[in-house]
Amino acid sequence: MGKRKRTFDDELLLFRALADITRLRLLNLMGDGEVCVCFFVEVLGTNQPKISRHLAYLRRAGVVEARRDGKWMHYKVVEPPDPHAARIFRDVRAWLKDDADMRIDRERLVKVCCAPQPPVQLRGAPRPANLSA
Amino acid sequence: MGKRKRTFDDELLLFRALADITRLRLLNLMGDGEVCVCFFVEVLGTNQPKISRHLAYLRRAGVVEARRDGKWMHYKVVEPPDPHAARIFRDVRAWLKDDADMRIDRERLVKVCCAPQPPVQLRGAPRPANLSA
DNA sequence: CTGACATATTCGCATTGCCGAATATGTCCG
DNA sequence: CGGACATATTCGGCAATGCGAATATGTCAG
Repeated sequence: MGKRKRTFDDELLLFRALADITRLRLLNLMGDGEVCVCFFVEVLGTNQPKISRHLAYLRRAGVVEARRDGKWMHYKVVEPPDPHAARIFRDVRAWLKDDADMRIDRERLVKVCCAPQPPVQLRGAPRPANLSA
Repeated sequence: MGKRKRTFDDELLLFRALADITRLRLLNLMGDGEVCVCFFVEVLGTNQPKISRHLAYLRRAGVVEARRDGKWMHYKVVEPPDPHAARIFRDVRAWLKDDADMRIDRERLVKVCCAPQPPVQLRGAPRPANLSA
């Protein structure tokens, strides 16, 4: 028979995915629906490869999914298949929603994409799902 | 004003504490009450400094507490003060309880400490709390 | 096809984390 | 005190992780 702890390996992947502030901030911004990568870059105020690397990490951990839309990529949260993992994941997101710093990030997302004169690099970028209406 | 993300630093500490299989196994064995370090060493089948290091990590993360009893140290789980963290932590422990491999560890703990001829290094060691009756 | 743009991946480096081995601390007993 | 025992900490090596810079991939417009 195989090595022990086979089953829990996937689950460790979840906790490791949550053990980084950048990834938590990304999950937070996706809390209300799909968000385009370019907004992550703008809101977190960091370089694009860093965002992309962390999104790839979250994708490998199975907690987000990507959708292509022309040049743009939209990311959204997906629940892990395991019921225990799903529950924990939902609690984590509720926690993010209550956190003061995370709220600031979400407000910045709204400000950045609804501004009358958005930053040059965001002209024509597709709005986050929850703000498109 | 200070650096951002001050509040969430503590919380990252929790996820990092959960992002290691040895620490999850330790938390699992403490699921039913206080356990003496010597049983951890025996059940996980590893060296003592490794166990001690991971227990220190869990202590720093605020999810376990230690109590001295003569030569022995007993560890038990404690809930994090933050309600969100506490909830997640409880869910994680429920998850451990359902996991097949974790169950094997718990059974091994019972076997090791209730055996008619316990291993030499466990003669006279204080029983885990849930088995002392 | 070519250039412009959005995103992803690779690379080299610094930091961090886990490990076993050795050693230190703390407690009991004689 | 000194030796035995349980546990904790330190140390050096090594693998994993995060980073910025450079580069690759993918898509569209012309």
